[in-house]
Amino acid sequence: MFFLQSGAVNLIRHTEAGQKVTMFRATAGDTIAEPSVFSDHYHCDAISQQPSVVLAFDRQSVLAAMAKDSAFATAFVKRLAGQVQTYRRHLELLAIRSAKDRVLAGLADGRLTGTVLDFAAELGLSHESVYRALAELTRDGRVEHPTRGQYRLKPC
Amino acid sequence: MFFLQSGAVNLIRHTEAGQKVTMFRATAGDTIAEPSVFSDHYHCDAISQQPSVVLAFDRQSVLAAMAKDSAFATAFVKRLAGQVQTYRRHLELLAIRSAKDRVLAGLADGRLTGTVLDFAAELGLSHESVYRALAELTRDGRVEHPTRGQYRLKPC
DNA sequence: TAAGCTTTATGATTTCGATCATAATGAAGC
DNA sequence: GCTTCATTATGATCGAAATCATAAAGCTTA
Repeated sequence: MFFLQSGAVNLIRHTEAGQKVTMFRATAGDTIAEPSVFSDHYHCDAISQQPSVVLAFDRQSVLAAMAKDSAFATAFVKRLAGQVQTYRRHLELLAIRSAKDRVLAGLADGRLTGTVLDFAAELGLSHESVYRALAELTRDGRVEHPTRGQYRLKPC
Repeated sequence: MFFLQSGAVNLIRHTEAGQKVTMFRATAGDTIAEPSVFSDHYHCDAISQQPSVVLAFDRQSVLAAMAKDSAFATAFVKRLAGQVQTYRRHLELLAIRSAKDRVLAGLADGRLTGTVLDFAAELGLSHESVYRALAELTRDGRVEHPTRGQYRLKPC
């Protein structure tokens, strides 16, 4: 298991068709690959988005810390419970049929931080559709587009 | 937080458009609404699929048990870590563009246990598309369709 | 500064899934 | 048994998103 001390790391998987699926976007303070404490294989690739400092912990250490330190265990549970909520929200997002609505919801959730390409991958849409949706939303006046590549939800 | 002693309960949410999104399908032995130990609101509706026996635990009891009993805390972490993996797999599934491939992957993951309607909701597809995909897969000889409403992956 | 790459952006076309419609089957309740 | 309802199933049509194509902008890096 890993602790991201600084920087940003994305966990991604690739579908058989070759598109990438972002599973988790870790920022400073996040833990990475928690399930690996209990299972033997990694299923994701970790891609650092910025220069990052990562601390690695072997399985035994983590299990020992949980056994000894109940505050650590509780904090761990809290962390994972938060992740579960995040995943549920993500599933909810992907259930939105209309590309425009999905992009809007994604923006509202603050998911557009990196490139539009990454944003599109997270939303499960082609980047062309996302560009188009962003253009439409800008035309509708629901999104601000100050400069090329910059999109921001209007604080209506 | 709840413990499902017997039966089956689905956690669902509804999108603005009204479609339902299955967040979690709990079967006997699963816990439900773990994040509620740390947060104040439920976001999902729990729908029992069968007559079920559910034990309710208030937040304090769970927090106390985690603090006192490190084995309990560890088991809890393990449970949640498993859920995280399940959600990741689910996201991966939803990233599959082709309905046919998605249905096939869903079958392979053993997600068709209840009705095809529920299966479709889980896959984020219309049930008509799922019926069609199942019919095609049957025609292709990749799926067995012994009787109406029964579909099984061929053990090729 | 030139070459090569990625990201941003939009236009044209196609395809596939959603939607609408209809009907048969089966289960639950009266 | 009969009625009612949900599920299963398929056909027809439509529309939206994917795909294909192209190009400008920006950023690396040599």
